[in-house]
Amino acid sequence: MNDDAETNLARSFSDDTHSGFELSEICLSDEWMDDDLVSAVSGMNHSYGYQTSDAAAVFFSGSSSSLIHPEPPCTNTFIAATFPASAVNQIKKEKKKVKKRVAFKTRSEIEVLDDGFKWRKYGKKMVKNSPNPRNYYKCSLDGCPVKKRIERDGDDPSFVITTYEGSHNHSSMS
DNA sequence: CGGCTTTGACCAGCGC
DNA sequence: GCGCTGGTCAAAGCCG
Repeated sequence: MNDDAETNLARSFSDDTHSGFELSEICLSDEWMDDDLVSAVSGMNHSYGYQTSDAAAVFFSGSSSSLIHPEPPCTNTFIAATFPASAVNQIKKEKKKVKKRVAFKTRSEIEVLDDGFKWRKYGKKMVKNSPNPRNYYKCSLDGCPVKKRIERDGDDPSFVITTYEGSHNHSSMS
């Protein structure tokens, strides 16, 4: 990512035109990276956008409206320093099972953010170590395999954690 | 009436 | 093998 991109990102985050939520973190692993998912997330955050190059991940600070980690942070060292070991183990297991997955965290009042696609809720589950339920959604277009999970951050309920899985076999619905 | 949400039941994977 | 947990199914009810 070059300086211009960083400047644009910072400027974008300073832009009050985006409504209702702030992007806090995006984590795109190399193995999970998928163009369709990237475009889905881009569409969701169309008011400010972001860039990925060969970077495994890009982390933003929505609250400070600045790019806090300009370098690809998804190294083993970064992950070990950022997440508890149990979470890392879980991530490793998940990576073995599902490769095309994107997780990100937004500060938002609403849980289901408009990303240009239409979703049908198919499940809700209380999960361990979280006071908040996890909601399960499928893309409502027939034959589209994309799913997403949405849950509020247990530590800070003002954040919503959204996980996309799979890739759309169609374009945006809006 | 069709599409959606809700919610309890069921299933599969994993650790012990 | 058993119990726990996360993910999915499907019936019932709600709503526009």
